[in-house]
Amino acid sequence: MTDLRNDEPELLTPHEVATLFGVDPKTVTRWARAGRLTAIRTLGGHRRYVGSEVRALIAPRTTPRVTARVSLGTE
Amino acid sequence: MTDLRNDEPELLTPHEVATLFGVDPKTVTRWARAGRLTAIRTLGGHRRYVGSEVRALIAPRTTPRVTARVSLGTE
DNA sequence: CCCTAATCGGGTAATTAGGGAG
DNA sequence: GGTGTCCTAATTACCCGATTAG
Repeated sequence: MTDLRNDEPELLTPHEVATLFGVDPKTVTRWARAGRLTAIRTLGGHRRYVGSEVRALIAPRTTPRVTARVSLGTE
Repeated sequence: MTDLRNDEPELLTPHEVATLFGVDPKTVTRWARAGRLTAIRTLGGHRRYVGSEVRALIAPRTTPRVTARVSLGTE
């Protein structure tokens, strides 16, 4: 990681993406077919997905479990 | 693959969570809508719930006294 | 070269989301 | 106020055999 010029994106296998989303690898393939995911094809026809793209789509919807009430709010 | 870093949360389907709680999947959906459960959305709109979160809420561990009434109703 | 696991395809059942009424 | 059931449309999961990845 000491390489500042790393143009190579982190590529994930369908199985990896499926695990991240909690779905079946086939479903990930369906998303790629629908154009919802950027897919890179290997010479054999298998798909590889960009890690940054996938992680951004997972939507960090972490519940705002009331950490600290921001004051000065009209509550 | 000595993968010691297993950050991937175990994601459960609505049916799984409903079975664990003994309620209907619809009710689980309502909980997610109310923000009482952390939900990850698939690209198709389906929800996946974090296993650790769910298991923590079920709390098979006899909590010290006070069955903990998880209030947090401080809205 | 052979091997195991994963991913291609397509097709069909099961599940889920959403709203509405009891 | 919260929950279970009914409906339709959309999405997802599992089945097969063949090919690719490593």
